[in-house]
Amino acid sequence: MGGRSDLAAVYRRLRRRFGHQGWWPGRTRLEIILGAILTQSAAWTNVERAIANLRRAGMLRLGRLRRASAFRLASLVRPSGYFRQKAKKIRAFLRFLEHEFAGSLDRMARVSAATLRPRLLGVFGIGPETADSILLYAFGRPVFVVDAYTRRVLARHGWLPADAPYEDVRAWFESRLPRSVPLWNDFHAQFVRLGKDFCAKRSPRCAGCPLRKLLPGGAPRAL
DNA sequence: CACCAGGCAAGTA
DNA sequence: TACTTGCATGGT
Repeated sequence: MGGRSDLAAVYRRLRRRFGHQGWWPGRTRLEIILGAILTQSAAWTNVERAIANLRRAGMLRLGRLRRASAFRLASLVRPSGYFRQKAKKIRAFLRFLEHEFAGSLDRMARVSAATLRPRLLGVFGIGPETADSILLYAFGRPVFVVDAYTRRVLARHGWLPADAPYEDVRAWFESRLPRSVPLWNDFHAQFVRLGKDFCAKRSPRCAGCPLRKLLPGGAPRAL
């Protein structure tokens, strides 16, 4: 079970149903990185409010962002929740960028994913999903992003246990798919779309799920 | 009212 | 190492 072609079929099914998702929903690398931090355990609509605040304040530029106080930053990102923590996380990333890459995202972009990933994980507030979102969506590196929706969909269909370690799930995808950045980009986005539309925690609308009878586990099971 | 949303760090034993 | 708890807003 779970040969290389199975996952490709899953992607084709989602892609046909939902269309290309056009991720990341943000333009510049900085905006993507900030979004990756702000979306931690938060509804994306709230992240949009926080980013709109930052944009209105001219804070989507590194020069302005660096000068902002922790209090100012926290007040702007407030709608995304955990706002004091997230302000601290953004500042930690900015310090990292300053000290390791002379404050230049272009310079950071030149480093290989293999060396950049562990360094990102060393930054306060950046865990595996945030690091991988930055690598894939801000820097176009071949890294498969695993999030809560991904795990829930897989668990509901009996493909992987819900508590499988992050790295195991990531390796599971990466070893079963062709190494393609555009594919991994849109595949993750499709999982989020599927999760929002059909795999909610409270009321999973499994009836219309595009993956029903496609995954080896058959019909979705309860968690 | 309770529960949830594109996690992560810090505390405890 | 393996659990548990704190962080916090806005929508359902």
